[in-house]
Amino acid sequence: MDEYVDLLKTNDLKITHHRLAILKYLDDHRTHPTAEEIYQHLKKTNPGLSRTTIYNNLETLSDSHIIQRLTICPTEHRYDFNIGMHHHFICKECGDIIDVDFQCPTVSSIKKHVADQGHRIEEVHGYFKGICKDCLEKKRREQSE
Amino acid sequence: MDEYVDLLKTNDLKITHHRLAILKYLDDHRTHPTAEEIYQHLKKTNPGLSRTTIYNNLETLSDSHIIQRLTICPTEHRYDFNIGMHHHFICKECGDIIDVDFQCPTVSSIKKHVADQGHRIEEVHGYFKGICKDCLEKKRREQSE
DNA sequence: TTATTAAATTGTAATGATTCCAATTTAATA
DNA sequence: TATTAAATTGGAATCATTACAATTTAATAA
Repeated sequence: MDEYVDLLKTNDLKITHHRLAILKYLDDHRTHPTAEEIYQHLKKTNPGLSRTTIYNNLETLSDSHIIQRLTICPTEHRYDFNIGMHHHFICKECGDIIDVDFQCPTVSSIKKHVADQGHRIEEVHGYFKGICKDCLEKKRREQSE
Repeated sequence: MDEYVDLLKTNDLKITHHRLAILKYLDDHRTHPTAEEIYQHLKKTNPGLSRTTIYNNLETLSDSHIIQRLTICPTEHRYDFNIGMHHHFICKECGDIIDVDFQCPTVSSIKKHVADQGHRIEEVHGYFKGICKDCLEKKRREQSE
């Protein structure tokens, strides 16, 4: 838990119960949850919790680059405790977002290309859209019935 | 204009005035417009046009892969006439989306890696977030005042 | 420990993109 | 020209997110 305290301190953010709880939840659930999922979970042990607090803090934590906001989902934002550069796969069927554990060696040269145009890069995102393994298998089972 | 007719015919979609107008607008405006921008423009020459028609057709055209929907913007969808694989740069300041003309040679091997996990890939997206050249210059000018 | 203050939290209301739906119109076909 | 499935329409509904003003609290200094 001290790890989260340090993260907040380093970024000059006040240590609040909610922030620690949000960080712990995201650290424990690497499924790229939505604000609503986080809210529903934390509300159980903290009935007075406001949805706005979740939104405020997810923004604050994202702005401080303690977590990262994924905007690859068409309907809602998703949040990731892992701020290291990594790609994602998003399933059009079930909406799951899966980490792609494959470093792209070309990124640095593309970044250089973009920077050479005069733009300042702050984030790099790569993702694939399609149908995940589980949903494909479910479909196959349904068809062979 | 026949080009657009062919696109629709090939995909077994009815040839309607609105669809042709949407395709022409997207072809002429490679700025990745929003549904609202397209609606506002086409309404000028077609007052009876409904916003829902724009939404319906953008979905239909995206589903048929005649155009592509970009979901990289946190607040709204953007649409691209260019369905060829290409990356984007999105400015956090002005919201502009700029094409990145740089083919990533690594894509095929990452795709293979993801496919080997059992997932089916249908779309590939890469984008950078940051501050564009124009906004950087504007900021510099403001600071030196 | 206590007082101070800027920041965090709260709940409600507002926003705004998108979708839903039922009625009407139209493009494609026979 | 008649038929019909698909497209269009407009208004209502949805739902994630934001705005806001009042209240509470974490951090700091006395």
